[in-house]
Amino acid sequence: MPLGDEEVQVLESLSRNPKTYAANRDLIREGRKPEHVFLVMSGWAYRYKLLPNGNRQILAYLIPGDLCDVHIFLFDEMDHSIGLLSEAQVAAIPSDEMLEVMERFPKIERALWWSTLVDEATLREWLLNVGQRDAYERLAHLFCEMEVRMEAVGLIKPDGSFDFPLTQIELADTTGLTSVHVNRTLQRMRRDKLIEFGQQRMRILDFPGLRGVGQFNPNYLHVEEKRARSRSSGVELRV
Amino acid sequence: MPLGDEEVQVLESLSRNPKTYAANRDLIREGRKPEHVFLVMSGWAYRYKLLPNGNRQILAYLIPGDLCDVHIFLFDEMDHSIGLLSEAQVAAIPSDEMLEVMERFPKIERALWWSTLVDEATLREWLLNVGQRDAYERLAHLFCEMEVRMEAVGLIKPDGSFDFPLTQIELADTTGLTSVHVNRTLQRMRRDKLIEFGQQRMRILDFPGLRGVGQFNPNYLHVEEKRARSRSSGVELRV
DNA sequence: CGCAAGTTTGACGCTGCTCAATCACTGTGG
DNA sequence: CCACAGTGATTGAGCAGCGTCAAACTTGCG
Repeated sequence: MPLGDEEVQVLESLSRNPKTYAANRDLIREGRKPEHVFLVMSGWAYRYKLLPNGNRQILAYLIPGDLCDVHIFLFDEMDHSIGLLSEAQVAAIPSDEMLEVMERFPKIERALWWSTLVDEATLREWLLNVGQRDAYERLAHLFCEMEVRMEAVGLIKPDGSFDFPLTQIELADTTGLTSVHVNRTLQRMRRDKLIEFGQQRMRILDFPGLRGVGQFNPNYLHVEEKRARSRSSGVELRV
Repeated sequence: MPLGDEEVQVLESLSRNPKTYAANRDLIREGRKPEHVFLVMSGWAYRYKLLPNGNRQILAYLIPGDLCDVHIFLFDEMDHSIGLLSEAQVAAIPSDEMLEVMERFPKIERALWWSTLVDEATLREWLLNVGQRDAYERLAHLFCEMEVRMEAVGLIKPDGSFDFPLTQIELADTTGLTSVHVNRTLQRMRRDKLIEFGQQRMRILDFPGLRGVGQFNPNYLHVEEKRARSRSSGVELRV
């Protein structure tokens, strides 16, 4: 969204002291009181919930530029956890500092709410994905989404591949399948020449094909609108 | 959330002219530009998405007191539709009027954001539900949630039953099952003396039992927190 | 070199889907 | 007042997508 110089400076100062966290660490757990807003500067994080029987549902992926829980401090406790998939640089911004900035800079506040609404829209799309599509379609849809999001933050390599540090277990817990079935489905997708995937990298070989399989329509990410708005000012907050 | 007299008045004036809509009508469709915020005053509405093959995923239920899309006017177009399950009284508040109120009454704005965050938390729980639980558990969880929400707005009848205008088809489209399987699962649930359900009414006969089956933990609805906060002022906005 | 984590494979079975028919309820018009 | 239609609930038979279990294989790494 369009932001002025001053706002950009404020944002940069907030993210001035990122810390490096090891992979597989949790940033915050369900039931705890949220006291920081986390900004992912590099690496991948993910939201998840655990069931008593140990089942895990992954609820969202957070890639560089994404903020975790901008407003969650309105709540007394987290209703889900956030973990790291890879080593990551993360800036932890104290809630009160965040609140102050939001009060002083309405444009920033609005940009942050925008990102919350996009998160919500993405959750709706994921629910549709898991509820109504079969295994092959679910994975196709997920890969299309991640492609578009990585593209939006400029993280696609020249060869068209991008970092994708998920195991097949994480793919399974994202799509509501088992890792065994994910494995077989991936094999089919490779046979069909839609993707190359392995060693923490993903390369989509046939985006139109994959998009068709996953019935992927990026409208829910609302990225074109955002683009259109920021073209007018030239400055963009990537959230 | 705690609100002053003035705020309560403003809210009442916003909802002064509700219109009555027929069942099965859509309030707004995917792709259209949102121009109103809808406040459901009586009856049930639901958010949904359609797939090209006709599959429908229901994403949320809106019961009396719920607001649709408080902030959705930040987006250029709807990424989902909202329909009505029953005849309903709905107040349509123009977006600009809503914006104005939010600017003049920060407490109202905050209360509205609260409700958006609860919507998002509920979506996360639904994704967990559909992704990780079996048919019996999914339905149990859904029924527990609706019980708690109806209770929170005082819509449980003295006999413990509440309005529940869903067909088995809607239950199927909510839980990612088929109506045939929902039917058989409901029969088991009735045999197990957990619920009575029919004629648009639901009565939970054994809440502890149902809660156990559905592994239902209402933390994601964040209702206790809200309660605790409003006790201090005595006035509550039900969103 | 050897462990740990992740991937792959096979055999088998169950949950939940498909198709299709029948039944029950409600509102309608003659 | 009743036949009729439409919508939703119920039932049955057959089947397939995906899960379970378990073992083997591959890769990264200390």
